[in-house]
Amino acid sequence: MAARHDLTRNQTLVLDRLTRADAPVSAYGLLDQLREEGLRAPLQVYRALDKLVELGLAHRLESLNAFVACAHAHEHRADEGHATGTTAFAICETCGRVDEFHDHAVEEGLAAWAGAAGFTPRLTTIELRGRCKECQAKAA
Amino acid sequence: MAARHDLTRNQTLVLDRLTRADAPVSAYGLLDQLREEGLRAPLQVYRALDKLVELGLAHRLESLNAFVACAHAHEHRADEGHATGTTAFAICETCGRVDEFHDHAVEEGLAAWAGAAGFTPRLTTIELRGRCKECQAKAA
DNA sequence: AACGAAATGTTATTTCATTACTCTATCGGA
DNA sequence: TCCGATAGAGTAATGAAATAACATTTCGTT
Repeated sequence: MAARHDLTRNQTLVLDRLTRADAPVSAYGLLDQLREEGLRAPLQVYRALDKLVELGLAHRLESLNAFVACAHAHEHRADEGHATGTTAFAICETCGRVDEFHDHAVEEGLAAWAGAAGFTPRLTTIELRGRCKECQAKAA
Repeated sequence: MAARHDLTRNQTLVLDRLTRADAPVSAYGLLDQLREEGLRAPLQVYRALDKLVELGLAHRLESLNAFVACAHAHEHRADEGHATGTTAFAICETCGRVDEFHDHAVEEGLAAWAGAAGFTPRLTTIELRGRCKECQAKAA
């Protein structure tokens, strides 16, 4: 199973940029940053992103059409299965920062609803957009 | 406060199409359907959609970049404030149908997390993509 | 060396969304 | 009645996000 050390060049470049960023970055934003490294086409970035998301090293934020590095990437290892459960995101619309979290009650609630409805989830998106604690304080 | 009967022509056209559709429709999909009614530009559709979403008569599905009519639109009245709480969506990737639901446990869970983190949500997106009961049965 | 799988690179195209500008109708004051 | 604010409408152009199609390269395995 692929671990961080056997990412390809493009995948590494993309992940590095995501990791350094302190806010979500769009595929085209990444491309712009990586032109100096020789990348030219959107597809090069999208392919790397697909792989990173598949490996659980990055997440796609559907409500922004942008990507972030997984906050728990350090937990990933070659010898373990990855990312437990559903990940939720709190996105600050003021400073851009994203907080990644898991909430048992939320997961249970959704699982219970799905069970009752006979719905089999494949992929779950939970995104809160609003204002983080710090920005809230500053705005007051 | 605006109620259904004072929607404008464009808003009515768009809402009608959304209501008749049995799956989410993109803005451009709506535009194609409405060319015969005289609409020509994306903006005409996007403006109508913005208003309908603002009124709670339609929802945007972030993970599909598409729109659906609100399943509870009949509950909307001129004299009442609208749509309580957070709406979640279960989207069948096989047949396209969307099931709109509210779950108290999920809302509570998110509210509790937000409270603890000091995060103030403005807009919450919850979308499950997977397979509905019927499609599950057929596929078996 | 030969093979196959995965990743790459490039061009073109499609799909989704917004900016900028103009025009018109309506409605509530002054 | 006139004024001006607001909201909706129409058009053109552009920007941003994502994919299709096709040719080539890299690299571990047999």
